[in-house]
Amino acid sequence: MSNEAATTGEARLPLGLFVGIDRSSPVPLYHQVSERIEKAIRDDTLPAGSKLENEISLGHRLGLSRPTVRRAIQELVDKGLLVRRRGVGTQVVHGPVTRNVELTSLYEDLERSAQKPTTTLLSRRVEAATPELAETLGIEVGSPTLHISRLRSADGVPLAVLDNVLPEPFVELTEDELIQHGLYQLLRARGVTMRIAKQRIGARTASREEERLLDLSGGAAVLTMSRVAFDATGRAVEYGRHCYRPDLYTFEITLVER
Amino acid sequence: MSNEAATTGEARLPLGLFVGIDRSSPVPLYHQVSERIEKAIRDDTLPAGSKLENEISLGHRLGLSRPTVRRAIQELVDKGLLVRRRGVGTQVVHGPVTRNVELTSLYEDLERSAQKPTTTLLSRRVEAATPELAETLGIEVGSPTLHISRLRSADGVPLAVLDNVLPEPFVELTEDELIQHGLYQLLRARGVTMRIAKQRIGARTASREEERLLDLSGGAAVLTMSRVAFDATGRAVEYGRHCYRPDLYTFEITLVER
DNA sequence: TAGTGGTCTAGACCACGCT
DNA sequence: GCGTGGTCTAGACCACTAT
Repeated sequence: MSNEAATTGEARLPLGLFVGIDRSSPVPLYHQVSERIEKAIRDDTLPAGSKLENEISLGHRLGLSRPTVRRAIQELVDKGLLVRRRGVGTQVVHGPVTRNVELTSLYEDLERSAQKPTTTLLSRRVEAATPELAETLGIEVGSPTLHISRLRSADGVPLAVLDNVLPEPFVELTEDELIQHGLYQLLRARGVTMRIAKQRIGARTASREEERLLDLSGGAAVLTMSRVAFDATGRAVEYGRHCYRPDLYTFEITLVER
Repeated sequence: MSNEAATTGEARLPLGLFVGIDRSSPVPLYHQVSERIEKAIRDDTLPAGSKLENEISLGHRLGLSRPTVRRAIQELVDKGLLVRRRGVGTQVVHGPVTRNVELTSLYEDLERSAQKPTTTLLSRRVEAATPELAETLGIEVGSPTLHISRLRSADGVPLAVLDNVLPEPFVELTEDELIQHGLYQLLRARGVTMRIAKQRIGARTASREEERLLDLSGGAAVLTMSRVAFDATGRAVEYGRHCYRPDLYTFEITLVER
């Protein structure tokens, strides 16, 4: 008998698809390795249920230390693509491989899925922060904040109403900028890197105004998301209250138990 | 000038609140450390914006290696409680500290928030898997599956309609069990540990039946969640399609950019 | 008993942000 | 230039699973 497929998977060595790993690249070794394994999984080169080589042996063959290989594998475990079991090994997860919700904006989500996002600016005004808003954003009561309301469409179809508030450093964002680009693009261009976002997802019945904007008929449901986003220094940079047409937008999340 | 508060935070050494760290405990050192730091943050012993001691020095004082301390800190960065910046240091995040969505069931969420969950079993039947269902769960077409529909209430108020499908090993779950316990409790009691869940969150208008069950008036919105959960071996153990009263339930999520 | 992942150590060098 | 976190190494021992 050859060593063909066991019941669930086969202990097969991933081949030399690790060519081109570059020690002098700015991208970390563990990430280069993890990228290549992820590609193999999405290729079906590593089919669902198949077993990976063990960490030490793989590290040895790649000329990498065990912690480095381990970290590469951990990245994919955290993404929900691999499962590790002590005393057994590492396997490709069963079930369809999906992508996770990331710290991105709707604008970028749309661009990535090859839809053409457009923005209508419904309003733009500068207001003094109320006590609640100051609490949410961690700023002084009464300090200037930029309130914007936008309608976001994809391929010409209205998709979401986006209300956002931004603290002082960003009040000078112009109407043109807000129409031409996504909010996160504009912030990034100003040197802001988003690090943490706290979101709350819910639902409710659409208001008259939302029905009109989103081209919904009477009493329709909308999906809502409110979010506070923080930059690398831990300071709040954005507060948003969005509502989406539920037939055109959903949130996808992968949870992994550590 | 004393070394009192700088602009944003103070470089202060966390004290010996690390007493009781137990090297022989089955709980890893990095987790024991991370628990204590998390407690200090939630206590406000470490206020928002305050700076942590650097990794090497902290490790030295605790008698731990740098990788161990680093991993402890990383846990809290992943939870969104700390922010690290190269060349600067580690700080407690600004903004309210919240808890994250975890891989738990509604039943456990309710118990944790000290509400009393009750279950009404609406239906329970065993059916052969359709091709779509077989695809979703990664099982054979035509193999037996348990379909259950439940109404979940909290403190007597109807909260959600839960439709679930379970594969072969669980078809023998009885009506009594399903009424008395949460689904995840029952699975855990059968030796199943959930590892990965893929969720899709959306919204829609409630059906007549859902309005009646959830005590909603005409044309109300519901929050929907469908989920496939996998165990440690990567096999699907549950498929669920749930709908929630949006005035009583929302999803909270913390996203962290790595 | 053999093999796996889980944890931990004690170093090293580098990239980056601040002063 | 100095201090920080970011990466990487080469070992070690342990806990768990399968046979």
